[in-house]
Amino acid sequence: MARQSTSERQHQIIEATQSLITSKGMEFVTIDAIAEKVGLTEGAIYKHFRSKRAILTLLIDSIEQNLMETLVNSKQVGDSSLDHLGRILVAHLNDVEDRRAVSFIIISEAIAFDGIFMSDRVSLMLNNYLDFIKNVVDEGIKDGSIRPDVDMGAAANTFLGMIQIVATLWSLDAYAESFKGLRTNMWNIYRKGVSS
Amino acid sequence: MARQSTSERQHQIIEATQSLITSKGMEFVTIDAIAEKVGLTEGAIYKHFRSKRAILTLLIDSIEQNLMETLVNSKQVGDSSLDHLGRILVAHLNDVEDRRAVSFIIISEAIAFDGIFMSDRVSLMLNNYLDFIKNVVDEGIKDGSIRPDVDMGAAANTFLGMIQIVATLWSLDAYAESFKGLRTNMWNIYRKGVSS
DNA sequence: AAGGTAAGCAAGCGTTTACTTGCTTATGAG
DNA sequence: CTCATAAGCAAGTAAACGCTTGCTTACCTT
Repeated sequence: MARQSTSERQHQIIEATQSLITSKGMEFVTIDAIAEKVGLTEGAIYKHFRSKRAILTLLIDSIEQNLMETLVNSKQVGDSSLDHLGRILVAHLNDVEDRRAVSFIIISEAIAFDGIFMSDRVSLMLNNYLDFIKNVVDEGIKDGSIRPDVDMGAAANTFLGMIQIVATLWSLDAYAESFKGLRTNMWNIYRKGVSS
Repeated sequence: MARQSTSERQHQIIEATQSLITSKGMEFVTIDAIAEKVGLTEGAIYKHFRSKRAILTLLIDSIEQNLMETLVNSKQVGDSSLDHLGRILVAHLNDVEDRRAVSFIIISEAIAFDGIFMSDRVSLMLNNYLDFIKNVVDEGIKDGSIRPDVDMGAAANTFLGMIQIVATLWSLDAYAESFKGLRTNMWNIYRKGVSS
């Protein structure tokens, strides 16, 4: 109804897109569905984005930005690097559980597999994430909280793997509840696996 | 060209489908593409399957069967349960590396997230897998190779997570090589995490 | 108040996709 | 050999989807 500026509409559009992916799945993400969710017609979407691909690209940018903020903000004073890893895990699994975001990793995969050929972009984002974790692990080795023989790449992969599998199973409704215990228990295994 | 029986054609069709998923991605899996790969026309496919869904259902059945065979066959005499886990991990990561199958988990996700249905079936398969691993962990606790305070569910999840993340990154071409070291190093972390 | 800019709509275009239909022809059992 | 069965093809259908076009109308600047 009311006219709104492109920057506002862009924001609404990527929010609607994210919501559609997490609630219905990638196959329901059509321009028409997005438009309906925002309260516009199909054609109007193209006043604000050149293409569907452009929408997904901006969505990934937005997800990556939130992700990196989560990573940086989760560090608390007095934390060892190992503690930091634990907080990151909790933060991500909370996101999954809150269903607020169904996790960056599900959306990433959905987009990567969808066919609009965004896999390079998604791959870049995951590697940025892994680099960050590798860095934390490296610092953990230096501050003595992580064993020096732990391989940084392997530690980062295993860490992301824990998040991914929980997000995947969650999104498949494989879980109903029994989630809090799992979070603690997975962290116990990982901590034992890398701590000195 | 030559006429063939439905049971043979069904086999060819699911092989072609699997090949298309792993080589091109789910968006290229159309009845037409499958037909071309088998050497038939679109209409002929429907002499052997009622619907596309029926093809994907049989494909998942076939994947699950292979998967469970891998799980059972990887156990060797004299292995502790922890050793068994290590062999399963190697077997799966070899599958990924060989590019022969791009791993069951990638295909599962592709199918589950692609479209109209199937997530229940994929969810069932992953839960069967997790139950198997839980069982091995349970035996490991009994035979003393795994710490008794390890949570079976968490151990199984973490295990599958390692496979999933490697398969995902591989399928996104995030890796070029540096694979063998990763396998060993991830296993070292996991083993340390759960062994007594 | 005037006028240009850009947000919005309704309709449609071209393509793709899963699936159907009507017919032909190869094959194997009796 | 006969003939019913079923494998196969060519063509078509209806729906969905990304995107475009032609026009209208709301808003901001001056």
